[in-house]
Amino acid sequence: MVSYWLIKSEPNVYSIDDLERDGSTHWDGVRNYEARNTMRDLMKRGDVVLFYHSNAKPPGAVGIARVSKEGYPDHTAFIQGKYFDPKSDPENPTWVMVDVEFDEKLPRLVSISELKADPELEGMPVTLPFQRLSVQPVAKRHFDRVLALAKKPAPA
DNA sequence: GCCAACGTTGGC
DNA sequence: GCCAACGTTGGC
Repeated sequence: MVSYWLIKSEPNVYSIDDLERDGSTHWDGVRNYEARNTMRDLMKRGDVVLFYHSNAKPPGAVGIARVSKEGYPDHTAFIQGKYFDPKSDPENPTWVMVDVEFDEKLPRLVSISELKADPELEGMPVTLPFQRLSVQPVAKRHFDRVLALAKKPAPA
């Protein structure tokens, strides 16, 4: 049973092109408990991931990846740097990451405005106001719809 | 760059 | 355990 997810990344930090170049990466630095729980408990190897560019011009869905390694401790919490968390005990890590591997880029970016405007995507979390989770579930029908949109020409 | 929302922090 | 302050998110 494959599940579908959406992960957000700022392209000036880590873009779909970076993932294509790297092949796979560990999804480190997530410091939100709900997103952590999703990665720790729900994301399974082989699950499909919609890669989303946030804080971009324009923001939107840009590619597809797959979960290649299930949740394991995020070591960046233990080393000095922007993801350091002094409260995370290496014996009992607070934070978890998964590995994702590149699958493909969408034929074109499907922007957030297009996602929000599409009636078939009503209720998709990323289109809701103030849905800021960087790792969130996607219904299969929503995922399929985004792919279908990406295969059509961009709206005028 | 603005700013609203919301999660987190920490004093009490 | 309340809650005000603070930091972050992320579209605009």
